[in-house]
Order: sequence, then structure tokens, then C-alpha cells
Amino acid sequence: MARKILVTSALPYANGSIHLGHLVEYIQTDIWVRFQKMQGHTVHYVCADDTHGTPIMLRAEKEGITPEALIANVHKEHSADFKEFLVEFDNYYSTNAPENKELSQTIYRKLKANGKIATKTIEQFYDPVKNMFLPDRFIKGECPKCHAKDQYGDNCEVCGATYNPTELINAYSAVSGAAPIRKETEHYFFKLSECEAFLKDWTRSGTLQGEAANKMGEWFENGLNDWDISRDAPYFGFEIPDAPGKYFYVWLDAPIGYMASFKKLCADKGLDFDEYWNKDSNTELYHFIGKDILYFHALFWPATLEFSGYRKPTQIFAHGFLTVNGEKMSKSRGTFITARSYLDHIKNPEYLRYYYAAKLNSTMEDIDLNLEDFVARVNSDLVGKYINIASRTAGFINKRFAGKLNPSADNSVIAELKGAAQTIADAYTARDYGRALREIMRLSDLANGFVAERAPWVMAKQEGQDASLQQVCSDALEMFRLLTLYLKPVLPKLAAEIEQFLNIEALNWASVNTSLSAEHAINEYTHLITRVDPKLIEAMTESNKENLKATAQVSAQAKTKAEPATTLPEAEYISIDDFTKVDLRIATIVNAEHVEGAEKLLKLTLDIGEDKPRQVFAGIKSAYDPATLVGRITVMVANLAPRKMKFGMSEGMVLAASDERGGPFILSPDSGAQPGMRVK
RNA sequence: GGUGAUGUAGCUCAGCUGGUUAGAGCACAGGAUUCAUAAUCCUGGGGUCGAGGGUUCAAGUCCCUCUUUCACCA
Repeated sequence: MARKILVTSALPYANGSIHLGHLVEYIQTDIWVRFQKMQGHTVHYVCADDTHGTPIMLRAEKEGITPEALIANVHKEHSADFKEFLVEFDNYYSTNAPENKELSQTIYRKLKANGKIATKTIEQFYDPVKNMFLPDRFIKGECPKCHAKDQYGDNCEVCGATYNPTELINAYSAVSGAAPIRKETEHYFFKLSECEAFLKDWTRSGTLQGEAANKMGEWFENGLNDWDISRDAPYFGFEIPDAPGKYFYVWLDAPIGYMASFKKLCADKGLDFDEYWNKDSNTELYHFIGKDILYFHALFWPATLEFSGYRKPTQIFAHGFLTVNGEKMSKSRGTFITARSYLDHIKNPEYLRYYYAAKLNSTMEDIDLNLEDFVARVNSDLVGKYINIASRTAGFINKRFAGKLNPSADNSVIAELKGAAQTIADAYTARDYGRALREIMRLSDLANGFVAERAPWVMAKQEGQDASLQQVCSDALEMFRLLTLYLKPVLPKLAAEIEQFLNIEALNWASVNTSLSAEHAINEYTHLITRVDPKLIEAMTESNKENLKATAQVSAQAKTKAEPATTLPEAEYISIDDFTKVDLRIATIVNAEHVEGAEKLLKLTLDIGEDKPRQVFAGIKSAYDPATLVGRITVMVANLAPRKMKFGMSEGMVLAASDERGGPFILSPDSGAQPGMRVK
């Protein structure tokens, strides 16, 4: 019986590019959706950009554009990335949409009418310069344990300590640099604590994976806290009805974005929204998510739906994270790979779809993208085994039989391939794609074994073997057709090309029961897929390391810009010629000493490869002990006009960074720089 | 720190409710083959199943302790 199914993937935040970690989820979902569609079910797959919140607002401000313009750009970028990875949404929308605003406000009003909304005055950090409340991650300062500077408000990246933002030493706002103050404000809460009975019940109704249910149990034990769903202006989001200056927290309207995206699809396609979302709906609703957001989808979301009168999800499918080469994705190792970077270098998205599918199962375990394994697996499975079946037999059919087939009446290998349909379907249904592909590859081995055993190339050279030759090759192509069918959810584009080559209708699961018939003519075989060159992988990771350097520069600039006192008007650009007027040189500090009577100065002797070393006075006494400077390599301005100072002649200056957060910090070139080298 | 998950051949992973000499693919070695973008087929070497203890006639599989990696929570 055809089912009606609504499927979602988590909404990517409109604050950054799609990377290979995101793609695990979209590819996982897309495969499932395509498989269910092939089964003949009615499936709608919706998603959207998650567009609200402080980070979006601030980033837009930093870029000098409106948040709306920012999210429009990102939406374009995300949509293109998904499309190229063959992730086929029925609608890819935005949470900043009229449908979402209306649904969010309606749901809020219903929750309120059901007595599930409370208000409470809380104390929060506030930026007195920027006049806004600060989320924890926008508060930075010195770690109270190890005294590392510039650590986030919740934990220290240097020593790993965790603490509250209140414990930071010399806390400052990452937005303005000002010291935050504590300020009271009234917030709106969803009374999650009252939903425990419902949630415990819901959790036990087969909606979650075993591991996820365990995790829920943990949360129940700790007791459920009411959920803070409001944020104060300025905030990019939806205003809370009858609460001026209060906005919905981004996580309140984000999942409602699933509904909004579907609502838009309904308007476009004439579907019945209520049929899918009414409390007593007979349709199915599945959310694919990462394990990190289980909390929102397994607690807040079903509770929100329950107490505003909507249906709950049928199941939540949580997956693990992606590691690359066994480690967390790392910008410095070049393994923080964006979707775009993959496309630029590797080009073919189906390689990645195949590899992920081969690694995915129904658990929340992390999956590893081992780049060497990726190359080996794709080349061996897809090119060596699967495509090779057509590649080694189609030529005979085309050349000797004008493309005409003549399959055998009874072939035990084909029978086995057809017999595996249910096993493979079960594995796909259970999201155990790894199991499905292992079975499909086992069948590919059988097909290759069949060809090797019958040796059509021997028949081709013998008189009177034409009928056998045609039959063996026809059977091999029938095997290839079945394997293509089984792989189609994972490799939709390749499958479409093969449908074209085999000259057949679009394959669906019921096509298992049909066969290529006698007299059916196929088209000319052309190479459908090429091997992955390991060099491409290397080029990709290298280029990601380069991107890192570029972004590091950008963020350094951004940081400066965030300091109100040092904001640079854009008009004050200089030309490259202006810059080259400054002769910067690598210098070795051959001597450094205190200067009698000077409060701030040290006297440095710098070697920049000239006959005579330079004498330079530098205002770095407060931060450096002269003894530790001797032998260090740094950067100096060599063509600064000499200047007579109270303590002698200064023949240049050394460069150092500082602001109210600290310093000065003198510069160090990377190893290899030699005294006298020009910095440009 | 607490909790959950995880650790099986060089690499990536299967091993259901405990049951004969622990499996697959890739990689490696030897052989076969030459239709196919050196692909394919056959054979083989390789693991004290994270460590230690326990339950049992029997443990990778159950229990305890420790440990690795990942995540969540405070």
C-alpha cells in the first residue's frame, strides 16, 4: 500500500558554507527518500535554511549588509551545493518566511492558551557599548585556570577547563570589546518541566533509536528544566506576540521551519497541509538529524507539537558525526572540506554519496572518511566491479549484434540477483546502507565471476558461438541492470545515464520483476565513470590549508573592526605602491638591553644583513625581558627616517601588536626567514 | 567530573538472543586470464577480537575494574 511520508533533514545554519560533515545527513536522507519514492510511496522531502539569531545579525552587520541580504546569499549558495550533490529536496525554504512567522506565532499562542508559557526575570550579560544582551559564546576573556587569553565563555580551548562566563578574568564582549555588565531582563519560558509524563511516554513508543532513548533517560533523571524561548531586541527573528521587544529564540522557530517549508510546498503543489500535520494524521513524519541536536528534536519539538495540537514525529533518525582520517575535521590539516571545495577538486559527487552510503548504518556512531580508503573503495567497487560488468560485455553486443539482446531463459546468477531484492530493500529501509551495499557488491562479484567463467572473449573467436556470446553478454547486462536498480538511490545520476544506455524506462523497485527482453536494443556504451586520482585528494586538502590562511587574515581584520576605537573608514585604502614604500626586513636581535632612565624603551641591536647592525629603540620594555629577546628573529621597518631620541639615534622600528587586551607582542616570521629578507 | 557510545587483520568494517579451527572488502603475495580506462577470476599469508579479572561445559558476544576515542551534561 502506498504510504504518505514527509521527511526532513536538519536545517543548516545560514552562517556558513555546507561542508562534508553536513553532507552526511543530506546524503543519508536523500538516499532514503529516493529509495522510498522508488517503492512507489508518496514522499515529500523538505528542508530550509535556519536564518535567525545573534550570529547572523552580527555577521550581516560586519559585512555591512542587512541580515535579509546575507541569508539570501547563503540560501543561493546552499541550494547550489545541495543540487550538485544530487540532494533533491521537494522544497528548500527559509525560516525567515511568512509561513514560518505565522506558524510560530500560532503555535506560541496555542501553547500560551494551554498554560505552557511562563515568564521569569533572569540576569544576563549585557554589552553596554553595543546595547545588547550577549549569548555566552560572545563573551571572551582569560581562562580562570590556566590564564590563557581570549577564551570563550564556557570552556577553555587551551587547558580544557569548563566554567561559567562569570568566572572569566577580564571578560570582554566579542562584539565591542567592552566589559560586559550583568543586567536583568524578563524572559519567556516553555514549561517543559510539565511535559515529563508525555515525553516519557512518547520516548517509549518506538520513536527513537535505542541509544537515543538511553540518552533521553539520562535527561529525565536530571529533571527537565523549563526552556527559555525568548531573546531581547536587537535580535534577528520573529517578534513574540504581545511582547514588544521580545523575539523567539532561533531554536523555537527552526523546527517549525519544517512545517513552513512543507506549507509552501502545499501551496505550490496543491497538497493538503492539515492531512500531514493534524493531531490524528495517518501520514508518516521522519526527521533526520545529527546526534548533537537530539535534545531539541526529542524533547522540545514533540512537546511543542503535542501542546499546540499537532501530530508528533513518527520517528527521529539521529546519525553520528563525520571524522576525516580518523580525526575531527581540522582546518590546519586541510580536512575541513567544504562541499564546494570537494566539487572543485573531485568533481563527481556520486563518489562521496557512494562512500558515505558504504559507511552508514542506523546507529549514532560517528563515521570516518578515510581519504585513502575513499579512493580505494570508489575505484575498486564502482569502477572495477560494477561498471566493469557493462564495460566488458556491451562492446560485443554493440559490435556483433547491432545492439540487440537475446538473454537466456534461465540463469541462476540472475535469479540470485533478483532474489536479493527484499534483503536489499530491508537494509535501505532500516538505513543500514552499508549492509545494502555489501550485498550489492557481493552480487557484483557474482556477475563478474559469471562473465569470467563463460569467457565471452573466447566465444568471440570461435566459429558458431554467436548465439552463446550474445546470450552471455545479454545476461551480464541484465545483471548490470539489476545492480543499477539497487544502486539507484545512492547513484541517481549514474543510474539515469545507464537507463539511457540500456534504452529503458526509469527504474523503480518494481522493475526487479521485469527483464531486458530479446530483440531489445541498447545504445552505444561510453565510459560512464572514471577513477579517482589520489592526486586530486591531495590537491583538495592542500587548497583547504590555503583557504585557512585566507580566512585567518579575514578574521583578524574582522577582529580589528570590532574594536570601535580602531574602526577604519573604508575610504582610507592604500595602493600597493603605498605599501611598497615601507621597506620591511627580517632582523635578528643580536643584542637587547635596558636603557638607563627610560620607562618604556629597550635598546635593540638588529642585524638585517648590512655591514653595520642597526640601533633601534623599541617601546616594549613592559612586556619583554631583554635577555629573552637576544637571538630572536623579528620584523623591522628599515627605511623609517632615523630619529634622534633622548637616549640616542633610532635607526628604524620593530613591529609589535597591542590594544587594551594586552601586548605589545613583537612579530616572529616563520622558520626559514633570514636576516635581511624583504617582507612584502 | 558524571553519563552514553566506542575500541575485532596494515586500512575500512560485518559478527543476531554466548556454541564447532573469528569473517568480508581493500591492501599484500602467488597463479590464471586478456573482453574491459591493469579491470576480472582462483589460491594464500596475516588478528592473544583495547587490558585485566569473573560467570559458564562453552565468551569477541554476559558481569566487574581499568583504558582509548567521540559526544552530551554540569
